[in-house]
This record gives sequence, structure tokens and C-alpha cells, in this order.
Amino acid sequence: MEKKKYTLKREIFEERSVKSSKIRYADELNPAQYEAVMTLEGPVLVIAGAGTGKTRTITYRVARLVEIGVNPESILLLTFTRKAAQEMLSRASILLDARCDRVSGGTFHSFANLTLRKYAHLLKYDNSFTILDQGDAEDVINLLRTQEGYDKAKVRFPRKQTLYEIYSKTINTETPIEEIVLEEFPHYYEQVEDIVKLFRIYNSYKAKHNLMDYDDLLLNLKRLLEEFDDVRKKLANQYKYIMVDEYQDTNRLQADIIRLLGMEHRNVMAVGDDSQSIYAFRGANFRNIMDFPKDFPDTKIIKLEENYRSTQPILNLANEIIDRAREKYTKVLYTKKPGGELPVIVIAPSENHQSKFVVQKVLELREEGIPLNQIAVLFRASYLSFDLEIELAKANIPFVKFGGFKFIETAHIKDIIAHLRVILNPNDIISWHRILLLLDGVGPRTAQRIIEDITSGKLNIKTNPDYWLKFKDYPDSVAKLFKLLYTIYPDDISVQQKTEIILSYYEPIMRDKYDDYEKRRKDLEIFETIASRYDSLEEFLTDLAIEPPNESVSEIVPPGTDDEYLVLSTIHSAKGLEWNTVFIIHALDGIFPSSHSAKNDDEMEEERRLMYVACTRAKEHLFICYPVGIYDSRTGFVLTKPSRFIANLPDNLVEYWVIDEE
DNA sequence: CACCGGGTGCTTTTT
DNA sequence: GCACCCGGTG
Repeated sequence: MEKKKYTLKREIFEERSVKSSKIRYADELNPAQYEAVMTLEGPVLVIAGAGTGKTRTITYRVARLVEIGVNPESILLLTFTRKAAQEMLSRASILLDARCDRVSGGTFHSFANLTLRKYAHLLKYDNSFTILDQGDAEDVINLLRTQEGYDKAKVRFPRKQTLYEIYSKTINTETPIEEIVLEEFPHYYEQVEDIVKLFRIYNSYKAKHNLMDYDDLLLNLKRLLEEFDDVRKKLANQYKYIMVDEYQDTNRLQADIIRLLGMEHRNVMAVGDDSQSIYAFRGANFRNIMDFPKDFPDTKIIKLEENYRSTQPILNLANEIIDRAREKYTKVLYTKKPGGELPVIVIAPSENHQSKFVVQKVLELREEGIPLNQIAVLFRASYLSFDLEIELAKANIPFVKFGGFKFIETAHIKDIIAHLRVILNPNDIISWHRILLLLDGVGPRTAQRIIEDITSGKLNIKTNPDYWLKFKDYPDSVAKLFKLLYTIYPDDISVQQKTEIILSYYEPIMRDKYDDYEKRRKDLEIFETIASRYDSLEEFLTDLAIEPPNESVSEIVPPGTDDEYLVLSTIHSAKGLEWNTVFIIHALDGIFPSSHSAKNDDEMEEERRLMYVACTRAKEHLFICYPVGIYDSRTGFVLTKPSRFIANLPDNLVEYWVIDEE
């Protein structure tokens, strides 16, 4: 088919951008924002309090750079989620024009992935390396843990999750394992030598099988920049303007990457807020943001303090909460917006009363004309919304949930992914193991035997199984699996077709394995829809690992026409977002702050910042709720004290509501 | 060697 | 309230 070329005239753009700017920067930005937007060269640190127009500032700056003729592809915008990057770029596009969509944007991990796909061979990887998400990495660790016989050890050896956590902290904080274990897992200090040994085994396993976990992506990117000067210079030349959002939640490793990338031209802007640092568990350190000027001497520091989001009463409460922090922060938020209602502390007799209160209030707000998607319920941990989810379903209120268990992490989705992985990479032992164990009559031993046949080359999926099956005494189910894989491995079968065929193969297995089979089938449909968006299997699997769909398993979305959903979210996943009305539930000492953080002052401070983040999401209405008592199965105690962050507040800051039933 | 049932330990937040 | 481990049975 002949394709006609339609060329856009460059003058149209240039006229608008160079001669007379389409954007009236001075009118649309406050002086501090304006300065940040117009400072295009040299290192800049923007300390931007909650709701002070951080996104706006980045958006305008992207537009400005593009407007003056900077090639969009040479702007690198690193954000915390891909969604955040897309949001900013599409806003910049509206502001200026579609060129802004071509700006390079994403997370540190996706940027690392992109870069390493080109250069990994320099580090003795194959450029087609496979990415392990956390679950995959844990599976590998568990395999090696068993292989080394640690599962049979007399003294209890750390579980896979714990090991992963230790290893990940080691990388992300650039701290030796010994120190991590001593600090955070002293009860395992006895076995620290074995823990270190297993780490080495894990690393060489990954190297041998061409695998990278999340931390390897960052670590290897850093190595690449450090060890290959020519590559570093090439990349610096490619990305001439670098912006990093949420800088307070980067760790030392990420800061190093920025330092290396930016040392050539020094056009680096970091944006963040030290009082919103909530990712220390992932190796982030809010002091990092203060070190930025050390990495880049002569940094210009700009502070944004005027808040455009919330009413003054909400800010007063937020300021009070953060003011009690051990370490004092650098700014006080204020707004010029007049009026506003006091935040409400809601005391409910029980957890269920708390849920019912939220439901009733949400309905009232909707009556008042506040759309559902302008209301959010926030909580410390994902399981804390279970009771509420039931009540919402009863009341027929549609909702989406963010954070916590993602549907990608559920067993049935992982099963499907394992089939796809084996097609792409027949040496993926972990995935083989998983799909073989699903088969009737196949247990650990048979699976092991089959895997040995595969790795030794006796079996492969590219040979018609009819030829070799009769020589093997495997159960019928094995034949079925190999026929499936043989049918769908060829490249000319699309990702969607592959998925579809696997799904129909898998359905009876799932029916057998799970009682809640209907619910899970819906997830599979969603999965197929996602698959249909991809042309390349490799890209699909990489994206699934690196940027999985953020929504959790959310069953109760009535198929109604309204696409307005109430938002349920962990506070971590609510980062950077805002709503007209915010409910914070389970504000109980022991839950929020989590009892987990009680042992450590730093962690307690982080919980405080988390509460600060939660409160500053609200524009007009803020309800902080807690049940009078709740049984905590972990500690075995009944928790009865309200969160210390909202206890003993001055009278004029909040009002109190006590819930009772008619 | 696979499979099933009962007992045990643990359970935050995310790329 | 869930995932993993162990021991017995077919």
C-alpha cells in the first residue's frame, strides 16, 4: 500500500513560539515558579511544598524548553511513576503543542531499562536481558535457598521476602549486608555469613541467566556511566536537560546516576519536598535533597511556599502535624484562598461504623454535587479498606483501588505470564517450574526431570512434540502443554493470539484450582485487553515487570455507564494527587503510625510525614477517622488510642464528630 | 512420587 | 484473615 506523506510546516510552530510566545508565563505563574521555569541552564533545586504548583512548574518548564527550540527528545523528565510523566507531558502539550509528547520521560527504572537495552552488552549481559519483578526475584532467591540446603537448616534461615529486602536495601542504600542485618534483622546476625554467601550465589545466577532485578537496573546503569566514559558523554549529549521530580524519594544510587548524567552540562533541575519523603523503606533518604547542591556546586535554590490546593484550615492542621517533627522543615505553607471548613476528626464505635460513616458521607457529598472521582479514601495499608469495600459494594458505589496487591501479582495472572515467558525465553527455569507444577500428575520431581531435559537440549518447544513424546513416559498433561507451546511460539502469531490461546488452555486448570474462579476470569479478560496493545512479546513482558498496571484487583466495578469512581488508595499511591474531599481511615496508634515503626525514631518520623502527605491531598474537606477499638491480630492487642499525630491538637484546629446509630 | 489435610508463622508502604 | 511446611496416604 502506498503511503502519502503529509508534512507539517515548521514555520507554523516557530512563529508561535519564538516571535511571540503563546504562553503568558509572567501572568500564569507566581514569581518563584516563574524563576524556576525561566532558569534553564545550570543546576537548580526547587523545594516545593505540597500543592504549591510543582507539577505546573515542571509542565511550564518543559513547554518553555521546547518553545525556545530545544529538541524534545533531549529533555529527560524522571518521575516517580510513568503516569506522572505522561500527565505532565500531556499538559505541556496542551500548553504549547504536540512536540512536548516527544520528551523522554519515565521512571528511573524505565530509563535504566531503555538505556541498558542498548548498552548492556558492555557489562557482559545480553541486550535482551529479562527483568525480574520483586516476586520473580524472590522466587529465584527461594530456588537457590533450597538448592543450598538453607531450608533444612537447624537454625531458622531468613525467608525469601526477608532476603530480598536485605539485598535490596544493601544496593539501594549502598550499605554492606552485615550492617543492614545488624541494624534491622539482628536476630539473623548469626547467619550473616550465609546470607552474604547466598547473595553472591544469587548474583552469579542472575548474571549467568541474563536476568536483572529492579536493583540491577539502577546498579548497572550506574556502572555503565561510571565505567564507560564515552557512553556517559554520549548520553549527556543526548539528554541535555534533565529534570527529576520527587527528588526527596530518590536514594543514593539514583542520585549518583543523576550526578553522572549531569556532570557534563550541569543542566539539572531537581524538584522535591523534604517533608514529603515517604520511601525510606526503599532506601530513600530525605537528606538526599539537601545533598543535591553538593553534587552540583552553585545550585540555585528556589522555594515554593504558596499553596493553591487546600483551604487555610487544612493547611493549619498539616503545618501543625509537621511542626511537631523532630527535624524542623524548611517551609510553612500558606494560601490566599479565603475561608474553608475545619478538618473533622471522626470517632466511630467500630470499624464497620467507620465504613458506614464514609459511605453515608460520600453519598451526601455526591448529592451536593461533588463528583465521586473528586473524593478519595486513604489508608496506611491496603488491607485496611476491606471492610469499607464491602460496604461500598452494598451501597452500589463504584470505586477503584490503588496500591497494595496488584492484579499482576495474583497467582492466576502469574501463571499466564509464566507461559508467555517460556515462549520468549526457554531457559527461564522459574517459569517452567511454575507452569509444570500446574499439570496433573506432575510434582516437584517430574518437573525437575523435565527441566533437566530442557536445559540439556533434549526437549524444546520448537520441535513438534509428536516426534518425541512417544519416547517419554510423561503424563498426558505434559504432552498437552508442549503442544500448546509448540503451536504458539512462532513469531507470526500475535501477542494477543498467544495470550488468547493460553487462556483457553488455562481455563480448565484454573477452574480446578480455584473456587473463586469466576472472579479470576475477569482478571484474565483484562489481561488479554492489555496484551492486545502490544506488538512485541518482549516489550509486553518488560512493561509488565517494570510498569505494571497500578490498579489492584478490583472486582466490584458495576458495568454502569458512569465512569466516575470513588478512589481508594494507600497513601503511598496517592502521592502527588489531590481531591476535593479526603477521608483518612484507621488513624489509630499501632496502625497509623504502624506498630512496626515504633522501634525506630526515623521510621516514626516517616510515618508523621506520611500523615502530612495524606492531609495535604485535600482541597476542601478533610475527615480523619478512627474506630474506638480494633483487634490487631499481629500484636494480639486491642488498639484503642487515636493516632499520636492527631492527638492533643489545639482546639481551634479541628472539630470532633462522634458517630452513633439511629 | 503426587496429592491432600492440618498445623504454623507472619502480616506496611513500591519500582 | 493467607502462604508455606510436614507428614500420611494412594
